[in-house]
Amino acid sequence: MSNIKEVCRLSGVSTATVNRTLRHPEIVKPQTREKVMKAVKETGYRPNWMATRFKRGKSNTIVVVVPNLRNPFFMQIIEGIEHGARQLGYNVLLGDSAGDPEIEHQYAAMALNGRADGLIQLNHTFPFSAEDEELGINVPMISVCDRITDHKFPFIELDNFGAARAMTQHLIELGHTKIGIISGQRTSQVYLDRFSGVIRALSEEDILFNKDWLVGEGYTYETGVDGIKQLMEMDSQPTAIICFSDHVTIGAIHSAKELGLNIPDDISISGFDDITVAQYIEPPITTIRQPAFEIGNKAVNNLVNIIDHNPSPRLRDVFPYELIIRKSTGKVKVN
Amino acid sequence: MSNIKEVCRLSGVSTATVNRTLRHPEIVKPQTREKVMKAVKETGYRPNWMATRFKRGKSNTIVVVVPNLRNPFFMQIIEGIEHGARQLGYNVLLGDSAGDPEIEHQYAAMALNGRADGLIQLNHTFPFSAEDEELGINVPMISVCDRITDHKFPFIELDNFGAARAMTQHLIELGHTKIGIISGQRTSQVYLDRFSGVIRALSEEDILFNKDWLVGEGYTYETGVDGIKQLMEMDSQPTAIICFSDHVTIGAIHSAKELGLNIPDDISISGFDDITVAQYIEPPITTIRQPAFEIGNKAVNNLVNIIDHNPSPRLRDVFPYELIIRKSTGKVKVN
DNA sequence: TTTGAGTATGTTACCAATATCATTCATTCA
DNA sequence: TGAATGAATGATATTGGTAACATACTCAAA
Repeated sequence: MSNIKEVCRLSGVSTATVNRTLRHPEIVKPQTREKVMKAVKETGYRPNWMATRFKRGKSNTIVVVVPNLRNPFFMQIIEGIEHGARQLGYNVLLGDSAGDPEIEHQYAAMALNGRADGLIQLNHTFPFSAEDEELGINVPMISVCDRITDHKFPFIELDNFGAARAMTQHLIELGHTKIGIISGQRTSQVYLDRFSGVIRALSEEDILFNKDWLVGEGYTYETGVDGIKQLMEMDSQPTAIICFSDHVTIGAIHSAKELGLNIPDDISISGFDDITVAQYIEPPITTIRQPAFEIGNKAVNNLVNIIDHNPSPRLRDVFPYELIIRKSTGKVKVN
Repeated sequence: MSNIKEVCRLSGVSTATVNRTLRHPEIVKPQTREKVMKAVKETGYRPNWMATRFKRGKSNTIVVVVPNLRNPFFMQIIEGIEHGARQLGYNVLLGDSAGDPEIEHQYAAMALNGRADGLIQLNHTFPFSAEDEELGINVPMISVCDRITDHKFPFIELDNFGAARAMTQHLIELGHTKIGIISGQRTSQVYLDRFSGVIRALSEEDILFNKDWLVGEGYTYETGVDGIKQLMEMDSQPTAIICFSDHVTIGAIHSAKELGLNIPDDISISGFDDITVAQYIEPPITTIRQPAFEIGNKAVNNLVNIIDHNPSPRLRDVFPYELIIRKSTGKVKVN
């Protein structure tokens, strides 16, 4: 590997001039510039990235931690992050936490020793202990698709309350009053917001929510499969089910069909996220579209803004939802 | 940010001793060790990652470039990569090429200036021009789910030929002789291998392949949707269709249903990859299971092996396939 | 001719950690 | 008592690029 001195030797100028030629070519005399560029070409010189970053004291790298890489909704957010990062001159370090707080912590710590400049966490379970909180204070970080109410981390998310309310209103309009939920992790704020949205919509129409119809605690296909089984074993059953992720919905639809149920005639099932496959499922899924790419893009932009200008104040970004009505929800069956 | 000198000041020892205490504690006198550790704790000192890597001349970072983050098959491979990398003390830089050779090139170049130690490319379209070939020579790199026959890059892939042959044999056993293909990118070796596998299986039974029934050129849902439309507009139509990815299959099944076709009674449609959702589709998809996680894991291990021990010779790893028979393929319709 | 402004380039300290080499000190044995 | 051994620690050069500062040079105006 050739270094800057090699180029100096060949072109007969100082390191400063070589450096200037590459970083600020406009202030170097054209003749000199040519000489240097020729030497650069001959040696195949590329400034050592580590040395440069080390000297500048900045890594131009951000860490992104996700609980699950196989969920295209998360990955679409990450597409937005990667795309934005590239435009801003940053690289993305990817961490798969598998929901393990230990791994989340490990990745978060990378922003403490100069390995990375900042951190984006997607849907984290990270309990944020006292030690962790130091992280949030010392490390530029943004929480996506979740928020930590007790702490002061900036976050970006959907208007989950509004979305859940709109979905519930849609079901109520179809005549449903017996509405169940197959939920995501109950510890998250996202869950609370969505749950509140459902409750609000119901109470606005003086409908009581049956607590037995709140089941599930995840975002996988299996969550949906198990959720339906659980609900359909009950004596009194809901006629419509809101799932908190399309993956859950897909599992739920599959499971309901296996039980011989017709969707939406026997039961309406709705989703969240509007991942691409939602429209190819039979029946196509009624769901809440989240502007995933834009959410990711906004996340990097906010993060880099914090990194560069340090405007640490509570940053809150809420994106609008879009209700996508397809065929998995329909009028309630009249017995 | 506290540095090593801060720790020196507090503990009254030299930088060498602080460094030794952290890197080789066993050769430091216990008393001294304690003193130093106390100072480390007080200052919250963490060795600067950039400085360390810069001095050691190694980044412990690998770049992974994918054409599409929303395909869970790729992401499962990346799970395997990330998992393996973490165990080996490496970090993963994620690049979304979106199939753009320019971006692929950009990411690949990161391994030339010390930004990263090596490169894993998934399903790349990278044409590997003369300049690019220099990359392959100078950069430890592994090609996954594809291979460049004309060049000397190590690769890891499925036994695509065998898998396609097995799938075709399965269809022949069901009585199909009119077999179509909705293909992936025709430029890739993966395509050639799979295509050859189909042709082989057919010729073994003296069945001729109708070239008109080779359509499509991608791995998306839309590829499948369009593929079915194209095939079903023909005068003579296949009774079974092999898709080269489950995403394509999902699109194809959806499209076929919209045309009023019953699967598998009217037409059999099979896939490749066995992504999780394949079993939740109606009908569940007959497909080829690829050990994606293991493929990814093997990829990092091989790559790190090359990085550390430089055994550059042609490294070829082929994984076994598994034919998963579900409900999207069935006996040919007798008219 | 001198002065000053402006342009072009060189010298060098610095970033933080690391590793080599040198040094100090205690212990042991002749 | 002195030498030898070995353990523990310190001083310092090194890594490659960067940027502040210094210097040299050109040209025009005084």
